[in-house]
Amino acid sequence: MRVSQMFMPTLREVPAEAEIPSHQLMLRAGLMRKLASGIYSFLPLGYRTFRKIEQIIREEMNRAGAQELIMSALLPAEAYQASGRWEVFGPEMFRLKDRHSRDFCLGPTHEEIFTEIVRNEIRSYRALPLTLYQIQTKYRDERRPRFGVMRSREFVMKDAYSFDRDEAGLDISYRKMYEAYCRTFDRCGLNYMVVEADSGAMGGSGSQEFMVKSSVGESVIAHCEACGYTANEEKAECVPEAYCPEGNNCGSELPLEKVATPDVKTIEELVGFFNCSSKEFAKTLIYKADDRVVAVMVRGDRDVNETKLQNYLGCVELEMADEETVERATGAIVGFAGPIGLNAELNIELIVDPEVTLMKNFIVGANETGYHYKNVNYERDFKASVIKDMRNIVEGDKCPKCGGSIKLTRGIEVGHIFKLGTKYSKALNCVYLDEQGKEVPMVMGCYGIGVNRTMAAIIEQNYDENGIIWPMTVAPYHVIIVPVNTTDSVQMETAEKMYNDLCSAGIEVLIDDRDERPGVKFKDADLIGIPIRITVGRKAGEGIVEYKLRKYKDIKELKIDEAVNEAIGEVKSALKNQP
RNA sequence: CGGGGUGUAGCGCAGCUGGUAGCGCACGUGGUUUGGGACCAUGGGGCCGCAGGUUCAAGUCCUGUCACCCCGACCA
Repeated sequence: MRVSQMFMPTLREVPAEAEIPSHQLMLRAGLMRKLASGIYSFLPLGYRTFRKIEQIIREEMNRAGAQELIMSALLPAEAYQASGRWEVFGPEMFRLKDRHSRDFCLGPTHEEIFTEIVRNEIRSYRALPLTLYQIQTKYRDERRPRFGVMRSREFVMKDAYSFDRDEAGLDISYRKMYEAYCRTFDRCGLNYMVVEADSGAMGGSGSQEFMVKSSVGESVIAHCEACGYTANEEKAECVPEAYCPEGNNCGSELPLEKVATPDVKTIEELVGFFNCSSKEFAKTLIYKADDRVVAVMVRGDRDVNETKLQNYLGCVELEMADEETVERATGAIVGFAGPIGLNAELNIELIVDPEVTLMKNFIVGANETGYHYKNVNYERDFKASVIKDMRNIVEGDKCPKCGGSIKLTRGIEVGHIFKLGTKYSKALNCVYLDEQGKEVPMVMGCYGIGVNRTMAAIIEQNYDENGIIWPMTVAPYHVIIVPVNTTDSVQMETAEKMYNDLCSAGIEVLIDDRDERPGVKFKDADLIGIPIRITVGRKAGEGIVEYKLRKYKDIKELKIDEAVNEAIGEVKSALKNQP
């Protein structure tokens, strides 16, 4: 491809709207342009990389025995109404009506549609196991699209669904997908980790996320270097920490005491008022879970993990209770909630983090405006409906597996695999007949990879101050030939010859034949991140050109044929993982 | 959805107490250049987000509205 002919609108300056490196570079390198918030057009250079990522995914899916198909993005409401997700998705789903006022949506994910087609077409155990996938555009009306393509409203996802006879079969299908994912992300040149994840509203028995380590990642990952335990923040189990401040008699329980604490509502204010650490309080938070009111207690310095809470409660909606509900539940204004004397009529479930039961003589709200209790002790003064881990893990916590020290890092979630079990097959009656002729629900798994996000993640891990540094496997072109002076016929002839030689060797080559100053060409070549650059300059007359890899600084002078062979060798060895 | 911010040329921005819009880059033309985003000359490009209002006069003041960005909440 001739750069002079190419639609490649690079930008010298950083667009004001872009915050993170991948977003800035995707705009600057002319890979994409924004159409609306969270909606982007991919331009030729960007689309080439996009398709290469898709192709890697496709090859690895096929290698794992999955079969590709494609479904519509425009879907009738009934498919989601049967599973209940027409409601569950809420405003996140783009909805529309056809001319007959029938409800449709733009598919946010396709469990129902795959389940339905398998239900309709598969009857016998002989047809199982079966894994199907598609690489298709998804639509989600995100509350807050963010960071360019990292969280967008239209995006391409590879979604795969496995159907097995039983759990053992699912384990095998799941394992195959796990391995395919590792191969896929390895081939994309990503440094990633696999974390234990919450299966959340998807239901099912297990789930893992593929996380690309990055400071701009939206997910927090807890990791133990000692034993390798890795889980995301939502899932990470917390080990209760006993805390005994000096001067607090942790051995014996002191008599319960009510203390007037006018206008002291927040933990910070309490710390000031009682002149002690936030670890000596237990906070009681009132939540609305669907139609129920529940109370959750964690130590004063901890945060409630709402994912854990929601999983325990099994509710669809979970939110902090509004002021009115808090007043009804506690009999006090917000800020004085506690475990003792909650409104009995509301039958409030009291969920207590195990850490609270280790505390002695601590402080809680008195459920009376302007008062707190001190010297509170679990069991003696109140009892939990249930004692269950309900807090967020923090840096330095004990590892739940080995007791080592937990570190927190950030990651970009590029892939997620789930063991769904029979949640959808039961709801949608997706059954097969076993050897005995008995109807059995299929055991399902689902497996997603965000293609756009993977592309952004690759950039986040592969750039420098001059631009993108594409791994060979996903680079839009392998080689860029830069004739320094287009008016020099020797340089141009040399460049053209190398261009032809490389093209006929099957290498994807750009030739920067623009009548631009060399600085401009070098800057653009660096910005768009082509892995190999061959510069044809002064020494072209002596048959010498310069050979440089984007990821390294050093430049080699080579004879023309040597440079061509070197480039071919470099490309072939980098792509040798192809099936 | 709450908080904050920004909308002026393709991109980045300036425009004060109101007087009919400017800079850099990019773009067209001519020339000189050619090893890390050249230089000279010249030219084109604007519904100042949109709608009301105040005023003799609004990019500027007031009201509303929309869009976009950031933080938070939320997220199969």
